[in-house]
Amino acid sequence: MTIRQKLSMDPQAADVRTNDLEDLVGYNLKRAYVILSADFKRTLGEDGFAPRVFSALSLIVQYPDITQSELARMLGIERSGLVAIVDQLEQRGFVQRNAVPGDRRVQALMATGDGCAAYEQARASVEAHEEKLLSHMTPRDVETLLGLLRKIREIEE
Amino acid sequence: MTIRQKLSMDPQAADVRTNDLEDLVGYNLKRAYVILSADFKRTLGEDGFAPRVFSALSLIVQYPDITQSELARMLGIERSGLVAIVDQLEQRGFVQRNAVPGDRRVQALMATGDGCAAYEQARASVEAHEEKLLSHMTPRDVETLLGLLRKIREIEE
DNA sequence: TATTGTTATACTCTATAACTATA
DNA sequence: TATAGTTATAGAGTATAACAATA
Repeated sequence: MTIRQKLSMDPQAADVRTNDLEDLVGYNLKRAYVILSADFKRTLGEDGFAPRVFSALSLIVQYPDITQSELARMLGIERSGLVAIVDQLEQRGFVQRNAVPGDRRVQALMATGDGCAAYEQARASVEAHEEKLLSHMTPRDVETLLGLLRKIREIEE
Repeated sequence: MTIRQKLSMDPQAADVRTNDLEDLVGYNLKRAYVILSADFKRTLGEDGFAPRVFSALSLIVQYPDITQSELARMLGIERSGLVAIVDQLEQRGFVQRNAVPGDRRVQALMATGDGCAAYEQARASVEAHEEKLLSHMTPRDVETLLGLLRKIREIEE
């Protein structure tokens, strides 16, 4: 039976939720992430931050003098991928690369006043939009979801 | 205070879980998805299926004679992106594009015997690996997680 | 020898716009 | 006019490998 035949017989029968993929955690994670990701892009707009740039700035603000290697490890990405991100933040005047007296290989990252202000504004905006997007779920649902997602991350620690 | 100062004082204080990002659903979805995605790639190996190719084959097997437009809609991607996916499945002899008598614009997609067999094997493998990966969570936790992830998708329906 | 930051490079995923043939 | 499939193209995002400077 084709999906169109199913649909013409009984709309419920072809519900997206009845297929194999819907039982896979990976598939459902991807679909949910796509929705949150699109909302993030709408939220921060054209000249805002890409998700990973926002994440990097967030950690630089919260952990002053963090190095790029530490930052890459915390974000779960490669060191090489961080260069362009920090370049962008530096060009916009949000982050500085500072020399470290003890070790001339590393450069300590520090958010500027502008960087901190931009971050706080972006964070508030993202949180508000996320809350609005998920307003059909209870705060308890969202907390449960966050707990379960963090539990998945225990795997690679 | 720098993260290294924090670490030298009190390892708990710099726990990854204590920063702003950990409260964002989008960030946690991304991190969890990266873990599941890497597991998927390990599972299906070099000459296996990419996630989206697997997903497409899954729906073609389950909904014989589905069209590419229907498939794209179900997968939440653009029609244009599906061409290469179906090309690949067709070249490997897993899927056929068949003409439809009533409408010469559309091509009905049908899985071959090889395609069905390859899909069943891949599905069993993915499910087994996913179960193993998430073995530190209870079946109830996983069910709860799936329910909450599907709830997020209600947004765009 | 190992590590930090960096560059070059390539590959995957995806969207947009335009085209064609059909309806 | 609208739709199905297709092509071309471009832009994210990311990983790998190699390199120079430094430890």
